Amino acid sequence: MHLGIDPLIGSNGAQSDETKRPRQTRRSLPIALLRARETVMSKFRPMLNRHDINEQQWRVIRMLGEYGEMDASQLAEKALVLAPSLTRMLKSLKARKLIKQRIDKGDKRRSLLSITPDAQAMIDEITPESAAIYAEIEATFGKDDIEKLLDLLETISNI
Amino acid sequence: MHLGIDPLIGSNGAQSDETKRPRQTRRSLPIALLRARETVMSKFRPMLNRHDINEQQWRVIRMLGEYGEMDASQLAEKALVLAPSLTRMLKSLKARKLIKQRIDKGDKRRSLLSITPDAQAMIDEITPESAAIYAEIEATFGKDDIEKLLDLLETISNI
DNA sequence: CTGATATAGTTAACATGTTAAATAGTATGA
DNA sequence: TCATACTATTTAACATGTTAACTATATCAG
Repeated sequence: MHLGIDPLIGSNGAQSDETKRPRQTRRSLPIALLRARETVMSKFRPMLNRHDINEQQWRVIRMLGEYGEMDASQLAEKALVLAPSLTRMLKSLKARKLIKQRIDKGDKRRSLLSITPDAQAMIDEITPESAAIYAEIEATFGKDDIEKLLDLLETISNI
Repeated sequence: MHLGIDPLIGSNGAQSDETKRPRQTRRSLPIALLRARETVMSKFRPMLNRHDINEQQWRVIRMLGEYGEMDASQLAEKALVLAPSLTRMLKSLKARKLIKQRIDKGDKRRSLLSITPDAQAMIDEITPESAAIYAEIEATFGKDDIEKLLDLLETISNI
């Protein structure tokens, strides 16, 4: 892979000062999380693409499907997209008649968002395909390890 | 949080068919990975921003620092950025004199990339700050759980 | 009531993510 | 050796990520 001789690789001896060298990327939590996410998403992405939807749009629609109508701030937080991204996404999702938007009577700053029947139909189509992919991952990785992993991820997300 | 009554939430009863409803987002692996990543990165991002660098640039520089000179494809794979993103990033990183690029003599399609002394100096500055943040996370989350998490993430990344 | 302050959402500007296509160099086999 | 296929990188086009600034509405102290 690489030809340069790197003293960090393969050296298991004690380090003079752990804080002076970058943590090896193999044991870096942010990188490990990103890599795992990439591996997992690569299983789902082609399926979502066939439904003309991307990962972020799917999260937005799912959250509205699961929790029902909510305002933009709540939706952004739940779907893990930033508010400016959500603003842009809503334009195309409304144009595609997947999401409805209405102003909150009591607080005119807020807009309340919900899915359309079309989006519900899309959820109904995607759900079994997604479940099949998930089952495949569980079969390879082991259901117990997935549960353990989910528990650890949930814990660290609440730090 | 949400006012709508959702039959999925709080219902622990058996489901008629697991594949017909979307997996609850709380137990969705892609979402859990993303959420955990966001939580962890929110600890590091402000520090990186103070050094006028973003997450992706830091990954690129770190990888070159850890593994030494390599070509663009290898770098993109290791740093988890797509090739087109790397192409764009190289423009600014070269302009900032953080990265050097030279053509591979034996294969003129390839470009070989390496860090400059300036980038090494930046690594030396960031490393202890990053280690401090990491130590804080370990103190909160527990070193053992982090190791367990890293092991599981590494396993699932090799599926 | 009113001016200061806070909040929800949008816009702007620039960066990366994603896919497809283009470019240029390399390998291969008749 | 030459047409062909393959590989590395770049470009293009559109989407989201990120931070800061802006607009409109709401809240609250005096």
